[in-house]
Amino acid sequence: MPVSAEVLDRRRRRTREEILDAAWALCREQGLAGLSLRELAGRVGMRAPSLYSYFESKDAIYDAMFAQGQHQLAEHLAFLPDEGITREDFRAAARAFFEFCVEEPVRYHLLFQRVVPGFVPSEESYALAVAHLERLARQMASAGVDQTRHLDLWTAVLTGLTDQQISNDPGGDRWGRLLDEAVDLFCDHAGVPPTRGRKR
Amino acid sequence: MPVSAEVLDRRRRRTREEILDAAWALCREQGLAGLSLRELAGRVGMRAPSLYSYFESKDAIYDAMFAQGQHQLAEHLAFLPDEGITREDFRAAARAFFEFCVEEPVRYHLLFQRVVPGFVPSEESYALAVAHLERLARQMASAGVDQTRHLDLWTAVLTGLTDQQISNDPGGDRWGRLLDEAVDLFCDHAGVPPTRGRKR
DNA sequence: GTCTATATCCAGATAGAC
DNA sequence: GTCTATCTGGATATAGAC
Repeated sequence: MPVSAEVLDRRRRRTREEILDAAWALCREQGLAGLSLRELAGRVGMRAPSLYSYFESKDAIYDAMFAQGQHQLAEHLAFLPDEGITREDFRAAARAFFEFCVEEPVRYHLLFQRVVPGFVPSEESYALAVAHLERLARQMASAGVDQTRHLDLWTAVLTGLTDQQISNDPGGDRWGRLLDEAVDLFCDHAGVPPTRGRKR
Repeated sequence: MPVSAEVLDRRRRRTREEILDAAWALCREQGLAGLSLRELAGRVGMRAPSLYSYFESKDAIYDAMFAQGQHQLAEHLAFLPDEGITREDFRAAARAFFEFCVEEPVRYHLLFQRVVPGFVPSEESYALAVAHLERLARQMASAGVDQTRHLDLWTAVLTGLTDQQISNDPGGDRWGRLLDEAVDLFCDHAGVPPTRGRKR
């Protein structure tokens, strides 16, 4: 009976998600490296070995979290147009990325820093990150910014502001308030024209 | 006899340094979190408990390494003048910092990222980091760059380039070659005049 | 100071009954 | 799928003999 099989799959998927939610919560409290299978199992009313029915290893859990985070990032940036990017779009993109990271520092560490001891994302998960970078390159090219140099400068400035904010002023706005200034600086340099009729 | 006491102190200090050297080597191979006291002791011809004659805990070892790194950074940047900083000095400072970090990524992670599980530098060690930032602020002020905004932008851009280099192109030059460009951009923005008669 | 022996605690992962 | 029981291996740290 295919129907019952589907129901089982759904249950299974829901349990997986429940486990991942608990994993995020645990990491939020104890840091990324503080994820313990025993503790995680306890949070979802299981014993540790039962987790292996849903994930084949601890790294597989990290990998699923990594993939989740990448999908969330894609959603968070989905509102941006694929072509015809303006300076306003650059500002919005910067702020969206920044807020996405600051909102959940643990996710930032998992996605963009190498902070988990031996964890390396699977090829499948890593491809999501690559896709995001490729989209960014296409968007920038559509605004006339087509040099690797400029793309690299962009990522460096953005992650620099983000990292300083998270590391040295968590919960504050010391680097966040520099975003527009930095974006304008970059746009002037890269030749993205100011938005017409907009004062700032 | 004070002389023999001094000799003993010297031996002790030398052994401490030997242990720290081995700790750096170990971290270089296995990552910062991969520092194991058993393994460390083995490298210096001891058993693990003997280390406790030299350091009162594992965190004390991290702390000593942290302090070493901060002193090395100070030395590495000592050549910069304290006042009358020019644009050339900004370039040199950026390159010196960048090279210092790239040269030993593990040191970078210990000093500037929060990557060791529960480690927090002691007040004494942390004061070294604060002193470095204060010196930077004074140097910048002497060049007319006296706003926190600009100082923060500087640290963000520098750490951003550095972090991207270490994380995404280790051993390469993809972000390193953007240093001068970024420094000029910053200097133009912050009002540091171009060096007279120097073309670029 | 250095050692052996040990305490204490934790981890991820597997075997096999139910 | 879930459990108990266990394997295997690691960790930091301490006690106490020498």
